[in-house]
Amino acid sequence: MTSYKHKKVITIGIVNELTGLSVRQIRYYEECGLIYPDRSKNGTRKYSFSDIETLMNIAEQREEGVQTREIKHNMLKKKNKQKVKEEMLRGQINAHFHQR
Amino acid sequence: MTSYKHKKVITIGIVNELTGLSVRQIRYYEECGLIYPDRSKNGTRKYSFSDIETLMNIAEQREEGVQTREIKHNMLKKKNKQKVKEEMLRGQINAHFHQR
DNA sequence: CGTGTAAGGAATTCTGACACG
DNA sequence: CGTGTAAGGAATTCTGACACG
Repeated sequence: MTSYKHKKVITIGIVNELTGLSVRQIRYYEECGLIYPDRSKNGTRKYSFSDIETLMNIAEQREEGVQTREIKHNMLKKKNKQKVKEEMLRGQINAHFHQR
Repeated sequence: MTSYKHKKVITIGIVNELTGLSVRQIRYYEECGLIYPDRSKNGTRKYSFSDIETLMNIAEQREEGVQTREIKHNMLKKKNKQKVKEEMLRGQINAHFHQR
């Protein structure tokens, strides 16, 4: 779960190779709050596979002309939907254990 | 399967942080044929999470005084066992489909 | 707003080699 | 055999800024 997919171990050069996005773009999307890489001791950015997927998602939307501001909005909305889903599931489970 | 765990995307500096092995040691174990990192266009080594697990395994054995030569032997033996297992399984499946 | 680029500096990585043992 | 280290060079990464639009 918290394993490979979310471990921040990939440098920005590799992310560039993997996503095709320029280093400049990758840094800019961070500035916009779309991704949050970790940092090495020396300050080098480190990304996860999950970050890479997010970036490819961003790239698609950018190609359609969606602004970073909008993309961020979409991402938050998606996250909230996920949260609601989880709460409903929790409710279901609760109901199950308390049924009689 | 061929996804995150085996994708070669991690630079040697990060591998050093993750395993505690010195850069020199990591390169040396490659020289001995214990690991096979990819290379970027510029020649930089790239490792996978799988490689990192292998390296931690190597580190343990080295602490016990096992020589790299031996470690390689152990790794090949293990690989063969795995192969035999897979062949047996294939045999079982065959038998199943051809039973009457 | 989103991205390119030149600038200057710091840290990384690479290879082949010598050292010790 | 296994690992440290100094050597010299090439490529990466970082930040803040100017440019265009």
